[in-house]
Amino acid sequence: MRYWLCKSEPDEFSIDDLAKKGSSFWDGIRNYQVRNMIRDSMKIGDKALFYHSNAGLDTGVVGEMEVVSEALPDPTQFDSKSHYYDAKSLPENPRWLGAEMKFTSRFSKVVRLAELKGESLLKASPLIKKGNRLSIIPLTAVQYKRLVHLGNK
DNA sequence: GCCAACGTTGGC
DNA sequence: GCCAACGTTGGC
Repeated sequence: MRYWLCKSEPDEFSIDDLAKKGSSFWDGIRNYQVRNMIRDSMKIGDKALFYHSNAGLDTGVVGEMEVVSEALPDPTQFDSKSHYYDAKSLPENPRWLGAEMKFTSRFSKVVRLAELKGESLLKASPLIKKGNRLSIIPLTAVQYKRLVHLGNK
């Protein structure tokens, strides 16, 4: 089983939105590196952390979810009204993928970015690297468990 | 709202 | 295949 961290701006889609819906298709991935990771490595049953980006002081990890589908074509790429529309992507050869994610739990507290930066386990992770472009970041089991621990302390 | 960092695009 | 211009991400 693999472990992931998925970023979303809470103004767009927050962990409360996910909790309300129960599960949701994780769309809007428009980075080839991320697409390749979810296509090649993400599997049903994998665990993922929900990260609120661009959230001021509350930027950080807020809860857990689970991957409940294979990587599937992201419908927003074919929707001309969508912010994520991609005119160059054809239905017979979809360029962008996403996956269905199921709510697991909300942390009792936000594990803030400032705290993440102080974690020696994350020293090498792109998560805390300036200028990193990945909206989905692979984590080790040890990193994942540490963050869950911090969030429920 | 600003801006640094970086990926993508397209002209050549 | 290079690289400048542009757009986006995301922290602050």
